[in-house]
This record gives sequence, structure tokens and C-alpha cells, in this order.
Amino acid sequence: MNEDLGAAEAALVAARRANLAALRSRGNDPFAQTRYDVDASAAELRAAYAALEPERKAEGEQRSIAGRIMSKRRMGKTLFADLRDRTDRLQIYVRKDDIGPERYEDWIDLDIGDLVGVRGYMFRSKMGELTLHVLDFAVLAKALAPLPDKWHGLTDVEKRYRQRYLDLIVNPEVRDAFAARSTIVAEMRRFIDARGFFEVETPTLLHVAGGAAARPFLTHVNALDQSMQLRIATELNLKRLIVGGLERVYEIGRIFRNEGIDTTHNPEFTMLELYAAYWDVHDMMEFNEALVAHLVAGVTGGLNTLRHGERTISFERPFARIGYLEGIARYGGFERERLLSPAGAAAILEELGLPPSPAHGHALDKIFEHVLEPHLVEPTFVTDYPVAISPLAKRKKDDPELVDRYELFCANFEVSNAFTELNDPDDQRARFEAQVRERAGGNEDIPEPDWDFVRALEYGMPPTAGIGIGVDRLVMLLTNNPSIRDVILFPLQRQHG
RNA sequence: GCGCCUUUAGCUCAGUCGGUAGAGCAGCGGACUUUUAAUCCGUUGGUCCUGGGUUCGAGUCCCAGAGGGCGCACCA
Repeated sequence: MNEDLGAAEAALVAARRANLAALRSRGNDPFAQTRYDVDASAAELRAAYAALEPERKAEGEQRSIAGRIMSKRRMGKTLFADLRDRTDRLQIYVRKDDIGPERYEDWIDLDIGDLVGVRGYMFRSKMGELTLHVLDFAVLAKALAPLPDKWHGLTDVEKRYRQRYLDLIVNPEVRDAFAARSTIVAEMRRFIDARGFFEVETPTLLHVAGGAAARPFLTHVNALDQSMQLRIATELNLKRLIVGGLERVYEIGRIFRNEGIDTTHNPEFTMLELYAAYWDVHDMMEFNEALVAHLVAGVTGGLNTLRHGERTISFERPFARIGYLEGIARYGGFERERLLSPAGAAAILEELGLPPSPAHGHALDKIFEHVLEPHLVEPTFVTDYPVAISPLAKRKKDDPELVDRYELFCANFEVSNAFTELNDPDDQRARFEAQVRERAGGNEDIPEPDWDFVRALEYGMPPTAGIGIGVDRLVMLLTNNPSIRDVILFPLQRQHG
């Protein structure tokens, strides 16, 4: 079974198997264990005994923890080892005199990576380290494969992603980032639930994936013998629920887009979408600002600033606001009339030295990215988008070429996108028809229209505001990680032998 | 898709001008009853990513390919 291993690795595995056999020969089969009574975590013990003075022992109280052996320092008839559990690392101390010569042999046969449960009392060593003096223990599982280097850890990025379990074992900051993600998402739910929203789950398999401009993944349902698509947004189904009277709904769900992979894009990612009947885009902005400020305070222990790379970003409310056209005029000097006409926007692209765009909306996106986005470091609401790039948003009452929409930018990327939802079925139908023409013109990123969505609007949708937040990118921001792969446990990698 | 970088022991990395492949950690054997990257003595371990080519001789030079990272392009 080890034919695919190199000789050196095979020898390491063989040594561990020999240790496993030795443990079993003493009636101590690690894989026969089913449970262990754990009454503390490493972090709890560190906190509970923080005041213990050097060389003092808390002999009266026995505590037990379980974890993985990360290092072992043998000194003849005693040994020190470091145990790691989900919370922290804790040093343990084992003496031959305490457990007897035969059980001490077990510790010689234990390897780095093995899982043990230990019970004993806490003391502080001569060197000042809090340590658990082991009086009893159980071997709970054996690591037959050798772990990466205890000091350098695992730095090979490819291996870290392909074997994330190794990354999590040896790189504590990786575990911390994913623990932070869990906390952030939980806090997000609490914040939303407290405002009376229903959490719902809508299908990922759809006949027509819509609600965004992106290429979908294609699949096939055998039972129906029909081709289907993986969703690229949850928007249309969530608004159907608003039509259905649920009034306040949200979904935190996996979205799939069959597009490029880079430091801010993974083909499957997590999006929060939330819709509130009787809110408009201003209510949503208020909500959005409160949510982000709350999460920043949560991860920083109450601060309103975040470290991002070399800089510090302030999230003091209110966040900056700038109009879409106003911003492009301020930083690029391009005027509204040119931007809002397809020919004018195409001419601006040329002036900027950018390649021509297939459509007006695309040209606007490119101009925005080059002119305004580089300036958006502090959290900033960009408001009042052109209708050409907002097919699902409601027009501004006094300015029908623009829509009641904003995007929140921070650290030069989009954190959220929100608008007052278009609820006029005739306008929606007209915009879908425009998309049909654009799609016929060769833009494959434009989805097929979802005509049943127009039918839903015909039954009446209350005035509603909606928002989408890229959860992965928000976690990147909140945990100061530069790549989306740092906040996705198993990022997509090419398959190889 | 394009460009740059990268791939050597289980892990982290050296490898000069093309001349028999190295270190630390881990492992193995030994000493050591408060160590902590424990220490000390001894020692095993290689598909140098793959396939071609040049050469008396290739980890090293050339070509092609594969994986990965970064940048650009793409991408609400």
C-alpha cells in the first residue's frame, strides 16, 4: 500500500507502524478507543491557572484535556510534550515514576501527530510555563503519516490547499482565520435575525440561472432528463418570496459562477442576499453601515478601525458617500452626457487607452474600475448608478436614467451591492427584452430572462430594498487576508495525479 | 488566454563555472527526572516535477509539457 511513497517516507511510516504494533502488544490499541472524558480545553486551563506562581503545583485539582502531540522532548525518565487542541497549545509533563515503566514505554512509542487524552494537575515549570503534570492518559489515535516540520510548518501553498487538514494542524493562524469566519457569519445571522428576517433556502439547481451577469455551470438531472444550471445569484427567488408576503427574507448561500479564478474569485463562493419590503435604498444603506460597523467592532474587540495590509482603515460612521457620475467626474473629468451615451462611453474608453467594450454597461464598468475604484480605500457608498448596468433596480423618481442603487467599496473592492428593487412588471419585461438583444449580440454573460419572475411581479411586489454581500470578501477584509483562498477551506484546485 | 516566478529527502531550504546530491528539523540507536526550535554522541533517508535534446558528463544549459503562486486579461 506504500508503493506510491518514496523510500524515506515509507521508512517513516514503517517506524510509526512499528510503534503502533508495540502499543497494541501492550494491550493499548489506539484505534480501539471510542471516547475520552475531557473536562477542559487548553485555553481554559491557561486562563484558569494564569495566576499560578513559578514552580507551584495545583495538586488538589485534576483536569483532563485531549489533543494532538505537536512536539516531544524526552529527558531520560521524564518528558515534556506540547499538546494542541481546538483552542490552544498546552505543555504536558510525564514522569516514569508516576505512571510506571510499562506505561512510560507507551510515551516512547508515541509520535508527533498522535492524539492523546491526559489527566493530571497543573503546575508552572522552572522556566515559567504552565504545564499539566500527567497522572493518567489514553492513546486515542495514531498518526501513521509524518507531520510537516514543527518549526517551519507547512508553507508550500499548493499542499496547504490540497491537504488543508495539514495546514490546519500545523499553522495555527489558519485555524484562527476560519474560526473568525465562523464567528463573523454567526454574528451576521444574529444581527439580521434580531431585525425580524426569515432565513430561507432557495434552490441551487435552476432551469435558468439569473439575477446577475455571469456564466453558469451546466449540469443534468437524470430523473427529468433535463439540463440545468447552478445558480449565479439568489435574487430572483428571494424576490418571489417578497411577492409571496414573507416581507423580510435572507439567504446565506453558495453561489456558482463559471468564470476566472484569482485572489478575489473562487468559482463557488458565499453570498448573503437580503430583502426587506417597505424599505428603500436609504434604509438599506443605514442597515448596511450598522452591520459592517458591528462586525468590525466584533472582530477588533470594540474598535472602529481595521488593519488592512500596511494601512489602517476607519469604519467610523457615517461612511463616505459619492455619486457614481459625480465620482467619475471628480477623478476622471468625464461628464454625465458622455458616460450615459454608448458612443460617449466608448470614446472615453479609448481616451483611457482601454480595449473597446462589447456593450455600454461593460464600458461603464471598465471606466468605473479605472477612474474611481482606485480611490475607494476608506468605506464609501457609491450611489445612483446608471440604469444601463442595473437591470433589476428601480429608476430614480426625478432622474430615470439613474437607479436608486449603491455599492459599498472598501480597500478597493466591492463589499456590497444594494438597490431599491424594480417592482414594475412592464419595466422589468422591457429590461429583460433589452437583455435578450444584448445576449443575441454575443454577450454570453447576460442570462436568459426568467419570464416567470415578470409574472410574479404582475401579482404585485411591495416596494422593497435588497442587498447582496460577498461573505468571503467581507471575511478577507475583516481578517486582513489578501487572498480569497485564505478564507475558503477547500478552494478549487486543478485535479492532478 | 498572456507574462514573470516556482517545483531538490516526510517538512523547511542550500546546491558556485556543467564534473559522484547537501544542511536543519523529523526518523532510527544511545545518554539525560523541570525541558521548550531541549542538549550531546552516532546514524538511515533522493523519480532533483515529467519527457525529450545538447554534452565525454545535466539538479544546473536548450525545447516541450504538468502542477502551483503572482501580475495582466476575463469576471457585477
